[in-house]
Amino acid sequence: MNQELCERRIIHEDRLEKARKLMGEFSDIVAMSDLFKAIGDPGRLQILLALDAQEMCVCDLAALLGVSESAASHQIRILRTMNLVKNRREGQVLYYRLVDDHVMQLARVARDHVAELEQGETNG
Amino acid sequence: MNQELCERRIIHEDRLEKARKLMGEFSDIVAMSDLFKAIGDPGRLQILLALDAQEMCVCDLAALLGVSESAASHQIRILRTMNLVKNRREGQVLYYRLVDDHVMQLARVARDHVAELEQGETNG
DNA sequence: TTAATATATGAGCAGATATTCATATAACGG
DNA sequence: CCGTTATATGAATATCTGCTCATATATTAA
Repeated sequence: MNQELCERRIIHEDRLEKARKLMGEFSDIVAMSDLFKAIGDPGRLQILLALDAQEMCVCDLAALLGVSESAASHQIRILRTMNLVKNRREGQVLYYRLVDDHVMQLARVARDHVAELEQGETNG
Repeated sequence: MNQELCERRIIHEDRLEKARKLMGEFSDIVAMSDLFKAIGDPGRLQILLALDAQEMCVCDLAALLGVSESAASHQIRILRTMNLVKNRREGQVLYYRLVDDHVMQLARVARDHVAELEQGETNG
């Protein structure tokens, strides 16, 4: 409790201003971080990657992840809530697919980042 | 539509195979989801966006987020561990900056995704 | 050396999250 | 109608995360 907000220590007021201005270009930061949080789970990411270029049902995805169908369904619900996947019913089966290509774009950038780090580690 | 041998229900064995093959292109899924998880927090994302095109110190970032410097430092440590930011010491002050452009690439895709969703909501 | 500044870090706790279990819903077959 | 299949969902629980607080480290100044 040393410092209140009003007597906060600020070294570079100009950089704070610039940061706030930069922030303006990304108005909904919470929505963006929610998107990343949704992808920030190995199981959910695996589901999304599996749905690249094909539809899959819940039981297939559960088998792929090696978890219960209930657990898979809970995870898929989060992806659905975040508008990352949508489904299509065919009889008793719900087929899930990606809403758009954004997830795969994100995945490719993440893959490159990880690959460069591993590259750097083996070299350095 | 083939039922599978060992207890588990699998409707589309061919799609599972295809998914496993797709997965091969993204070998380190855990590392990728860890990256997304690191960005999947409003505070950490805000820090990263603030560091686009400028260096900032911990106390500035704490002021920007409106949190304690300890809290900011903890968050920055996660970003450092994930190789998203690095620092440069100048006297007593540590200046943080982005390691590369990947984070901003991710942010731009996420911004587009969020914007398209909001667009769809106002239209539909 | 002592004091002050800037930041890092460990412990402990409150809140968030993921899984399991049980139950609910929706479609189909008899 | 009833039973089965495929999936959804709420509650309970175990785990994880982020914060605060206290303390440690590193640099500079006196």
